Amino acid sequence: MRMSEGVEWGLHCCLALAWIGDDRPVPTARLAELFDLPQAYLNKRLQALVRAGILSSVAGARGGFLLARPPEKITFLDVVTAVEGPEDPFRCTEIRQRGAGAEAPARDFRLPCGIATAMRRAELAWRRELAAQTLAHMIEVTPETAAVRIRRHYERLSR
Amino acid sequence: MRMSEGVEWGLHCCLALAWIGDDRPVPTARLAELFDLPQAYLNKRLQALVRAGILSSVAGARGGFLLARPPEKITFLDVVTAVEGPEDPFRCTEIRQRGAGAEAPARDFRLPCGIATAMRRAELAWRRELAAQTLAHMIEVTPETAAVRIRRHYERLSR
DNA sequence: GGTTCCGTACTCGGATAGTTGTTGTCCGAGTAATGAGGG
DNA sequence: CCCTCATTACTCGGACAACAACTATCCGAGTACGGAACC
Repeated sequence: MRMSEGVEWGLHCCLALAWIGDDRPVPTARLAELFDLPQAYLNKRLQALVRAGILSSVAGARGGFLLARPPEKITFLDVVTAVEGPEDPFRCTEIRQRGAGAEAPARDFRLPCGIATAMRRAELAWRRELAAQTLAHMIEVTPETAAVRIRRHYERLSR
Repeated sequence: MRMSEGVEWGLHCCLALAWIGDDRPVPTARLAELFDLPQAYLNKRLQALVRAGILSSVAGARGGFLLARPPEKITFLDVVTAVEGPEDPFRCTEIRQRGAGAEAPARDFRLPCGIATAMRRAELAWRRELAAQTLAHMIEVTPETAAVRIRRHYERLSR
């Protein structure tokens, strides 16, 4: 199980957008330079955040991306779900109903599979923690030097 | 992010081994028949559980697999880690140190990346839930009919 | 001088290849049962 | 009758392909700016 690196990119880009705090949209090229990422692929990833309503995009010259909501309203869970998709990591394929269980009466499977339930409970705890982390909270706990550095670099690139 | 289906297979097979409760090893062919799984590939997956010390294998004729520990000592986390590997789903590549952060002094990165820390916290909650679920607990909450069915089917196959 | 229009540069968005990881299959090494042969 | 030993069938374990997902790249649609031409 490996999480797509688009999650890391998305979170850092959202945080950078919050730090920059500009009304004007920030194009992909600037964001890519901030973290030395491949521009075209980053753009593709950010599209997922736009579809999820986390970012808003502006097309054309002077276009780019903006946070669609204030940082307090953007959670890690939002970003992870947007990039990775809404599906559960563990997918129950009901193998209990195959083989030995193939000819069992249907009422034996009324209750959901206990293994799937346990996995789901764990994933719920994971999601709960992710939902508790907002971008605003991240801004609080991060040293100001990082924010200043991003802003400096961004202004230098915008000149 | 998608969890390997080997996790589901491993958990169901461990549970079946616990239900069967035989001193003699159970070969892959029997386990594969219990859930209608591809035998060769299941064997490959069970090897991971052996390497992790969850199962013990017996080679040769009348060989097969056995639980290496009592069901109370086998957690979901053990199985997941054995199959999926010990790496964290989220992998921090320290992109904060690239691009804008490339020329920053090293002391700015003394503290671990806040984003990585938050992701790790969520994964810790996930692991905590997985570690709390033992095979023995799964036996308790599962209807007896399932256990009986597995045993019946296994004895019929062993004839 | 002000206004309109056109050309240009720029940016997002989706369609198109390359690479890594997961799934699936096969054959060899090793082991226990089995049956024959000899004592 | 009992013991020894070679044969046989069986099972795990790792090496070898097929497939899917992720990563990376390119080009087209659309937009705002800038400048020239005209009133």
